[in-house]
Amino acid sequence: MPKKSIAEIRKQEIVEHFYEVIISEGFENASMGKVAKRMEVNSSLLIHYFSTKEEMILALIDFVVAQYEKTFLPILENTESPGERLHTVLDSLFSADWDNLTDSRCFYSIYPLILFRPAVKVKFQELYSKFKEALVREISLAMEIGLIPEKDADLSASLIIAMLEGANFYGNILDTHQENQK
Amino acid sequence: MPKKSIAEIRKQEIVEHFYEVIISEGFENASMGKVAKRMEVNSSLLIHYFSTKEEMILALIDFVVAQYEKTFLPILENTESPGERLHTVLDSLFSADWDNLTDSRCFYSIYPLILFRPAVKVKFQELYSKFKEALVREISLAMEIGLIPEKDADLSASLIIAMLEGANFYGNILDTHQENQK
Amino acid sequence: MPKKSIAEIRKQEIVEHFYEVIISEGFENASMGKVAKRMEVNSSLLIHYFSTKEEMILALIDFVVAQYEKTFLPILENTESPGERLHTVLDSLFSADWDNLTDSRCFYSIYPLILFRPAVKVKFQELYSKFKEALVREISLAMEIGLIPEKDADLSASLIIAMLEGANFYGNILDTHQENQK
Amino acid sequence: MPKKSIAEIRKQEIVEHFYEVIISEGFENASMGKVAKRMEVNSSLLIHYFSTKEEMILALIDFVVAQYEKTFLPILENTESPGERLHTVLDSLFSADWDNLTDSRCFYSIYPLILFRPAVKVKFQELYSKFKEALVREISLAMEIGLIPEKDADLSASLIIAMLEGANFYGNILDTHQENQK
DNA sequence: GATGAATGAGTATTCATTCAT
DNA sequence: CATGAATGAATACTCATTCAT
Repeated sequence: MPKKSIAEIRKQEIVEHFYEVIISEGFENASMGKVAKRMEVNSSLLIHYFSTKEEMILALIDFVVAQYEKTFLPILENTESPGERLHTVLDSLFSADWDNLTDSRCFYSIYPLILFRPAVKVKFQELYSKFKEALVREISLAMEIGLIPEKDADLSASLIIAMLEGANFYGNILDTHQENQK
Repeated sequence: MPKKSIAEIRKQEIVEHFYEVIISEGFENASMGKVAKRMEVNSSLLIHYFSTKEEMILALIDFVVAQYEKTFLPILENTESPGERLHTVLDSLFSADWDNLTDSRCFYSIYPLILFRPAVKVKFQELYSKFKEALVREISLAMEIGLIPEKDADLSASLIIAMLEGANFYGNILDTHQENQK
Repeated sequence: MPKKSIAEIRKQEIVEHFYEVIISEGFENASMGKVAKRMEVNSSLLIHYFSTKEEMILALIDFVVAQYEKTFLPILENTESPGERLHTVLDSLFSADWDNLTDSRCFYSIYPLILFRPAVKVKFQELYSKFKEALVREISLAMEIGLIPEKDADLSASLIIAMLEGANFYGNILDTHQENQK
Repeated sequence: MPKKSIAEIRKQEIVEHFYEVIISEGFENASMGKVAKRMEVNSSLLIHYFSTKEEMILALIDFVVAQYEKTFLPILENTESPGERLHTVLDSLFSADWDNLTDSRCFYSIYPLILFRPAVKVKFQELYSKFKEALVREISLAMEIGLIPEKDADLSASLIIAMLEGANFYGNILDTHQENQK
């Protein structure tokens, strides 16, 4: 197993602090200076690793995308007997802690970037394509064993994703929990 | 017909230019200075009307929310014979020009603010509650005339909204049109 | 008795509010805008009466000088029998409420202006010359009745003034009362 | 001999230029921008060293206080034979170049800050307490050798300080020299 | 007499970034 | 690898002032 270079560790650290700043101040107020202050290092160190803020943002996208992936992949890799899998998977997906406030803050702050930066859109496309493939596999399996009628598995997967994202999106609006907001 | 005061006109003008700046530069890069420059006025004039940027942002939210409302209300006020209405309405909703890029850019840039500012969340809640009420009305009507089986109209409306928002959300990711991006 | 014109009344009002702003925020932070806000009028009204801030400052000096005069003149116009007058006068002068914090804040904020603006210095010179004349009269009287030895009354008056101002000046430094400071 | 760090040198430089700006424009018109312009550096450099204007002001107070101290301490450290010391000291104190216009401008512009900022008052209290202690020592010495009658040395010192400050204060008003004023 | 629109210079401070050490 | 000096453009906002109504 290759040892992480010190640079890699530092970059990771920076991205994580960037993530935190976004959560507490919002993406539009998250500056390199604030990240540096939170890390208690000089802000030119951030430039040393990511030569521009833009690059730091892209690294953050990777981080968030990876986190998102880490959340749903395990759900899709459950080991139950085929007959109960699909049901459990969907159950888990829709009840998962997506709406965790801190994570949402960062995720939805970053989402609009796909409309401005093609590179970001591509990253999201890759993420969701992995997601869909896994779902398709699951659905196809359920069809094979006759659990659900034979239909377009691809479309079904897309609908599930849309439904899932819509539920989170709409859920954020309806949610009335007391939160530490400005 | 009451003539709009000069202040109201100016405020409207400012908000519209703010909207444009967000679309072309992203919310995080939309400064009062840039809005002023685009309007070809001095930036202190914006402060004359909205005494802080925060207030200007809230006025923008109102503007966007009103625009969104103007998009779906007409759809829900169609005059077809009851038997065909629901079908047409849903058809229109899902095929509407929600995903118009320029509008999306602003809408999704603003959406995350609900996670940081309670006042913004409230505005969105009011918007979506109107939306749902209209949908519930439509669904109930369809139930009355036996078009669809009697079920929980409220839940159905919520599901439609979630599905609709999810479709737009996911659609933005899948979309591969060529756009003027950075 | 001539009725005060509305302009005179307004000017007076403005100066008094300016005075208050200085006391609560310091001279360097006292802007026309803040005075206007405190008066709940539009700041261009201040310009209507004093066409520049400079003129408003000069009017303030007059106001403060007049107030200072109103403080010591009555003390010097006491009516006791000549034999006790000087003693009482000096007693009153040195125990007077000069060091009242609010007044001091404005007085000492304005004092340095004499070093920058000749017009201000002249106003102060007139004030102190009146003060000294009154003191000289008092001292001469005391000499005439043999209460104190015949010496240079003018010099004595000057020394008394210096001593008085020095006591206030130094007193402000020594003073350790709890005050509403920033 | 420890070499002064570059930061210390820069801070000193900044404070000195701040001092000059106050002398030429008055405290209320002394902005960071003007100080920077006079130094021919970017104003953000001042922020690099003093993170707020407030901190820069406090550093200026220290500078002025130190200068004032440097003016009177040498006077009090004269080496004449005890019999003549007190006389010489008082003579020097009252004839010293306190009223040097440029110094006065800054000193009296800063003095009112003690009425608004406790931290500034404390700095002045320390300065004057050192001053008085030195005076008390001198007076006590004169009493010991029988030069002056045995009285309350502490009170005498206070009176001398008040007299001295009063003379300067009143002297500024009387002074009619031609100066480069606005 | 008073308001509100508008300006333009100026405020302190933040920003991302460069460079020398 | 990391810091601190320095920059210059940009930030939101304040200032005194002008002008039309």
